[in-house]
Amino acid sequence: MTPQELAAQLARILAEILEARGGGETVAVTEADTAVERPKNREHGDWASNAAMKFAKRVGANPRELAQQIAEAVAALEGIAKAEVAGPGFINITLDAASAGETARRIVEQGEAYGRSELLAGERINMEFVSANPTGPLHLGHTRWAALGDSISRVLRAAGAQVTNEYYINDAGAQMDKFGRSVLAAALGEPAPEDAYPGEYIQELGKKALAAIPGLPDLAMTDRAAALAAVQEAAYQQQLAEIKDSLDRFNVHFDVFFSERTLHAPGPGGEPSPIEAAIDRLREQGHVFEADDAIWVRTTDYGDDKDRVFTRGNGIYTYFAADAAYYLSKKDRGFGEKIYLLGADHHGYVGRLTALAGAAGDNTETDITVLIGQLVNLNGARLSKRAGNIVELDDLLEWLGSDALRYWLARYPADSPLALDGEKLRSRTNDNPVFYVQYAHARSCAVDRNAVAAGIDRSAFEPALLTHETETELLGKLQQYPGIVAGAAELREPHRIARYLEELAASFHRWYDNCRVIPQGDEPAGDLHRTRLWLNDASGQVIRNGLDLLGVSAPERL
RNA sequence: GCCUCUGUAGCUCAGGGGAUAGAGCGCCGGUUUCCGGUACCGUAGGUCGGGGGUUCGAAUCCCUCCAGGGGCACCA
Repeated sequence: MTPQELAAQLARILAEILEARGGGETVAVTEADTAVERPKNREHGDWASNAAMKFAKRVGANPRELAQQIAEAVAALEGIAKAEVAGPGFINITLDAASAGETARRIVEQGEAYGRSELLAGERINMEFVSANPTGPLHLGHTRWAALGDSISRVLRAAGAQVTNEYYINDAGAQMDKFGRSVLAAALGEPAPEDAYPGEYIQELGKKALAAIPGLPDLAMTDRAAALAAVQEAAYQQQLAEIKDSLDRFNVHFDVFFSERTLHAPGPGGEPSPIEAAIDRLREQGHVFEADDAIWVRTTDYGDDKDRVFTRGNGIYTYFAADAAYYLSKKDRGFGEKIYLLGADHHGYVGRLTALAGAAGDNTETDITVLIGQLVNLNGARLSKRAGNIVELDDLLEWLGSDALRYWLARYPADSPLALDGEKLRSRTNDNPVFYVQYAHARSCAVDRNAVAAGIDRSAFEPALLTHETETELLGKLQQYPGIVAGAAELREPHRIARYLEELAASFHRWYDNCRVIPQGDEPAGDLHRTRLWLNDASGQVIRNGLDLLGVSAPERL
């Protein structure tokens, strides 16, 4: 029996009791109200509920007395060994071994599906993250969002949502022009312009542009503007391709790369550009006004701290105007919730983006979510462009590997600042959690291999035999997994998966140390060994499922 | 100045109002001739930044103060 099933039973029982006490008046009780917890103390049973304390006041009852009534009904359920009242009104529930052990078979049978749910079924979610300018390689500053965003997306999908991963390419505007001039100068061997992008990669892009565009030096002499345009475009495509390659190596996959340029471009028949159309739509809604020779949007109507401009004095659209058109594009493409994953250096955007959703006629509570993540540093050094000590994602992948990097970046809440220690990520002992978890998986695979050789198979399953303390503990952990995934999806916190996997791996190692699957010495193989093989395989399966949600591999050997 | 995040063991950090606040590392001490010891077990280590409040119950929610990170563009 899983904790969710237990919670559902509890909710039913509690509702009946409250109805009887209230003279037939129904009281709504949800599974969330009766969610059970794994007590820290083993003497408090397998699962504990505080539902009696929560509801006692509401119905004017004595908590312990109400708990007692619930406990008696729970104890009568099939699969329950005992249910006791403790402390101020906790209900401590112990499953019988067979009921608890049944989980092992269920996990093996469900395989990859174990942990998936329909919690968010029917929801269409747009998940935008990374969105780094295509003017240079991805670096550590982007990696946290890449790892986190992709994992959130995987977790949401596991909860049944339909998610589109989207990367917004800032391929319009001054930064691109600067990028083009930088690469052109590099291609022609000219000194770098005053404000040029620094970095060796500019030289590389210059060489590639020179090779790709025949007669570039001549063209630059006769028509500088044409040469610049050609180089800029070639370098942009090259850089974007390299970014995609890096993300691919990082096991991060986008469904849509959305070009900002398309928002500025008029339609084929001269129709207004998406930006113009967006401004018109917002104007029709009464959110747009003109002042000081500029077009404004009244975001203060939706809680922003100041109104924002759509056009600069020179008539050019601001970045925010493109944001507005982009938001409307997402809305028009049928997405309900739009999630933005931004770095803490962009937290000032939360107010205006949220207001934009409101102005677009969306619900600012449910249709937009802006997740703000704190910044990362590695070995004590902040890795920012400004400081000049960029560490490129490709270098990090080569040094640390995708698995270690993804795992470490995903194992902390987004709002917690993160300090990575490069040596720790490389270590192959249990001070490196990714290794510890992967080792548990590899170990379960080793047991499988040995079981085959020893003639142990899954032809018998007697869950009532799984009575060792470490087996009860391991089964409890395995039962928690679906709830962990659901919670991670609801809260958009994939680090819960990582923390859970570390606990699961610890339970697995402890069990392995105490309970043998392969008989020792002359001991004959029995149903206990065969049943334990199910438990071993179930553990490996859950670790595999969990690591997949983090985009981390589960090798069979290390 | 305003907004925002953070403050928990020596270090890096978990902890969705519940029972005696946890993990890893580090320190000290142990363990199975045999399924991978890359593991497991144990000891020590805490004014949960300070102070108020809400609650039967607060590391958790609210207020305030202190300290640190980030942000406050007709830039992108």
